Amino acid sequence: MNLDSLHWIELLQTGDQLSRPLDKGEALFRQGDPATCIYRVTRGRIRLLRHLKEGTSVVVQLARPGETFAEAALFSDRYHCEAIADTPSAVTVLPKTGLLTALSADQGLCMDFAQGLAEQVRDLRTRLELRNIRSASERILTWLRLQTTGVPPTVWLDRPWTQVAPEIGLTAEAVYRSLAALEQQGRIVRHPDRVELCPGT
Amino acid sequence: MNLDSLHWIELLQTGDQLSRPLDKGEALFRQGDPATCIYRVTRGRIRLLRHLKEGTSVVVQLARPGETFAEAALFSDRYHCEAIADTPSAVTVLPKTGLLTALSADQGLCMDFAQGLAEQVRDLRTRLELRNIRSASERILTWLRLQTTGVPPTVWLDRPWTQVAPEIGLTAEAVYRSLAALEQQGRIVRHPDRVELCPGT
DNA sequence: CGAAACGTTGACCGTTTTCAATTACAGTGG
DNA sequence: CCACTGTAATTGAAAACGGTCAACGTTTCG
Repeated sequence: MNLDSLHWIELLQTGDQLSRPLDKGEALFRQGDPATCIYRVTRGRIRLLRHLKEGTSVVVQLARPGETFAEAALFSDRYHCEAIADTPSAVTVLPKTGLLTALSADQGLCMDFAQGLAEQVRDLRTRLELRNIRSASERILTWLRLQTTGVPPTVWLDRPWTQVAPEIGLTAEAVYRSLAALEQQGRIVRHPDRVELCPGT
Repeated sequence: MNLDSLHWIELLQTGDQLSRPLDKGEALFRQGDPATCIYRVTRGRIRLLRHLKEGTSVVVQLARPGETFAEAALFSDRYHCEAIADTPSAVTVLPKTGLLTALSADQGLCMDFAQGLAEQVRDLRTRLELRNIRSASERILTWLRLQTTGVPPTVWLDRPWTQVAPEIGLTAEAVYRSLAALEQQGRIVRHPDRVELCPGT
């Protein structure tokens, strides 16, 4: 969904960039910490969690290599969510102060930054749409359609279904059952590492 | 949620701004139309719908006075959703071309624009969080908390519950039942035009 | 090799959806 | 001024669906 071959971050002088490795489970920042930096994933996967007052927490973003996160921190004093390394990871650290001056100085960079945000808006709206689909099977099918590449339409799985399930608002069990049903109906074909969508679904 | 007293749009010279009135139900643009403008609501309410392939459609945004929409059109050839006037409305029309040159010329404006997008990202993430709350009552309660203003915490209703219900991913019936239950439990107090939250919920 | 996570399936339960019926209310036109 | 119409609000009953709990085989990784 984020195929920016020329990302705005890459236009910044390398001097401002710091790489930070993260162990699996390590926290990059916690909800409420002073917002000092924004980030880009270079390796692994960063899980952004937002904690609600009731003690529940929500996956707010799953940042994968090439994706940026915590952009909103630029305009905020505190982080509004928590960042945890999902797997051994590494992130590029962009200090707020330097970034703000760089964006002010270069309007082209600022436009690229805005475009990245606009794309995130679209992505989030898509995820929101997905949640409006009540049926577990249809929701998964729609999710698969969105993830599809190539012909035959194929979804390559780079993480277990147990990780996907909460992202699309279902339990792992519901996902397994729906996948089994979809396959039995001949609407999908499952392989260990991928799913193929059958035509006419 | 969008209390920008000094909105970036207002910083544009008035010459670029056109006002367009819309009857109830009138379409501003359709999904797939060439993306030529972005908009700001000045009166009424604009409903942004996204149509899925299956024939279902989803409310993607409910733009109210002061809010902008279709910002992503700036970087896209086509509109990705449909804009329908929910009530008799009026919008400020911002032609893409003029806006792009204005943003390129004024980096401060561009930063404000980016900030607006970052706020939208946060808003969308909040809506996404809400959907992760399974219980209808808790979901509504959390939604109410997010809408709350003043003391005692009060939510002013400017539209019927039948409109709110799909926005938060519930049927109208479920909303009515939950509201009745919440009131019976003494967690909220309902009035014709508003809801008050009781302390300690 | 062993532990932890993943994948899978069954049974049961609770909640929401769905369908249906009724009341209330605002706007419309005769 | 009042039927008439459409929408909102409300409640009931039943059905459907996903969640939860549980058990177990499999895979992965240290």
